[in-house]
Amino acid sequence: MKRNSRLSLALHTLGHMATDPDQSQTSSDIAAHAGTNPVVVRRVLGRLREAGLLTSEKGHSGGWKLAREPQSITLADVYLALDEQIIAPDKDDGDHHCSMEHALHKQVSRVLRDVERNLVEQLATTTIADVQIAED
Amino acid sequence: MKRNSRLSLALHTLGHMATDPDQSQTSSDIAAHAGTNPVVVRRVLGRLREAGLLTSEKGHSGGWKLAREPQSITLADVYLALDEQIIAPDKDDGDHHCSMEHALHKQVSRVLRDVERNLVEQLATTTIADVQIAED
DNA sequence: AATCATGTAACATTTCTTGTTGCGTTATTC
DNA sequence: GAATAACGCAACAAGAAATGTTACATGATT
Repeated sequence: MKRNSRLSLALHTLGHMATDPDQSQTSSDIAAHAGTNPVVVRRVLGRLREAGLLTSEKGHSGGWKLAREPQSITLADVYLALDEQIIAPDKDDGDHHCSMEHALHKQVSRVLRDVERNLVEQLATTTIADVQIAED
Repeated sequence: MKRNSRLSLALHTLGHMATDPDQSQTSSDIAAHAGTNPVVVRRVLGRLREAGLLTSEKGHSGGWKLAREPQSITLADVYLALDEQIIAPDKDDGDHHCSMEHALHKQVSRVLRDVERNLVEQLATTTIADVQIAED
């Protein structure tokens, strides 16, 4: 796999589950579908569980299931659960030579934060259920 | 420096230039301000030049300048010039076990492309001139 | 008790970004 | 026209981050 695969893996898995919400899937099954490793799957889905999007059961006939209705899980939920922070970092190290540099830095940071916030707002308008089935 | 620094470096540099569009700056100056290496600066700014946002002059008293008015350079121009593609990759390797997998993949790709497109549209609403001076 | 699944830690591998050095080219300055 | 100062570019080094892998503990079901 390659870059930015967490979001992709999460969306594929959730989309798959949305088509059959009562069936639980093991991390091995999911990994096989996604062409990756069960441990990697558990790492990513673990975050979604912490965010209350999935549940997991141990033991025989255990596995992963949606914790809520597909329609109530937005892409923003997923994005935030994965703590992606794609745009915004740009932290200030405070080591500025001129005061204008500092002011500029604040301005750039503000703009990037705005962009990030807008991105999340847009992500919130689409749910897992919308990803579910393609009729393209 | 850290991750995702290209966009940050580009915005800082362009914002700086926007305050004094006629003054040209060397990659060494810029690198010193940004706390990085002149070659790194040239790599990043080279892309902006290819996109027609900057010009560069060799030789004595050469350096970098804006190629256009600050008001005409949007964040989308910068983002696209850097070829960031933050959201969208998710290329299809065609190795799907079931046909539903393929359909799902297309759907996920479509959604991510939409998100990316919206991001660019939003970036287009802000210009370098808007980043120029902070009065916060 | 045996089996099957998650949870987690530790480590290896791979990939990506950034940093660095070196040298060629071009333009200016003296 | 020689020295200087800038970019252009390639090659390589270093570092960080993501992903892959192995191993084992824990818990639940059969």
